[in-house]
Amino acid sequence: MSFEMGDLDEVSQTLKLLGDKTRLTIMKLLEKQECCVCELVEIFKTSQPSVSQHLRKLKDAGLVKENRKGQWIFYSINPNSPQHELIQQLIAFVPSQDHELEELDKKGLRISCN
Amino acid sequence: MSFEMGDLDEVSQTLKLLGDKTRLTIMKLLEKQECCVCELVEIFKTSQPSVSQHLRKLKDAGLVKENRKGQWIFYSINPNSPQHELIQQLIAFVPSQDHELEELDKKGLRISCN
DNA sequence: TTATTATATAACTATGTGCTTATATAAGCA
DNA sequence: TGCTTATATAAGCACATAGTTATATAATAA
Repeated sequence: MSFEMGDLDEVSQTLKLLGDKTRLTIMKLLEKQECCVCELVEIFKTSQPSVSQHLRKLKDAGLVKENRKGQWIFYSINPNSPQHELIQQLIAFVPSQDHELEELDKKGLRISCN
Repeated sequence: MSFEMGDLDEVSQTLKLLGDKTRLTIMKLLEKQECCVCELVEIFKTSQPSVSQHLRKLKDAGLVKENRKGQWIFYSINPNSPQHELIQQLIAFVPSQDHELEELDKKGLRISCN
């Protein structure tokens, strides 16, 4: 077998987490590159606490990790999650969300720390 | 690409449906063979209405289909669902639930219509 | 026909979820 | 030191969800 067999509870918990359109889209966005909270707030046109709460659920489940850079906190996929392979396969079914990041670029709202 | 790209809403809706342990297990059981409601009631040790309501959600989403045989109604995976490929891939991560059906056999509770 | 078995549906309830507003924490800047 | 920006957390509310009990429908058997 090419992947670890998941535990039933862990698999259903992961599906429940990604059974939310916002969180599923976040994971798809992070597939390509890390994002900070304010970028996601802009993309989802929702409140900052709402985005933070979604990110916390993903982080509590170990699906993403955070990386502070100055005043910003960047989130990225955690490749060491036991659920990583499942997630990769799932988000392969989600259409690309790159246009959202391109929109941000056009508005000059991308955050870059080098 | 070896599969149809899903619509974002349809994918998240499917994940939400299978983000429930009972429904995820039902889909895993049906992967191997059709089951009738009373078998599932026995397996999940829950009420008959509870199982019926889970099955209705799966049927409303087009993930399963029903087939009446006399007084029993057998449910099976709907291979024509647009979500079929996604479902197949994700239930591959769920451990086999065959032991549940074997238990039923031992107790003489399997329903067979020939 | 009546009784029994299998399943579905409706109404209710308890719990969970996602959002909002308000506030706290933390980093950077004047 | 304030002031601003970015993020997190807490509390409250509206709505969704999964279970329960009671009842309806449908098939079968006596």
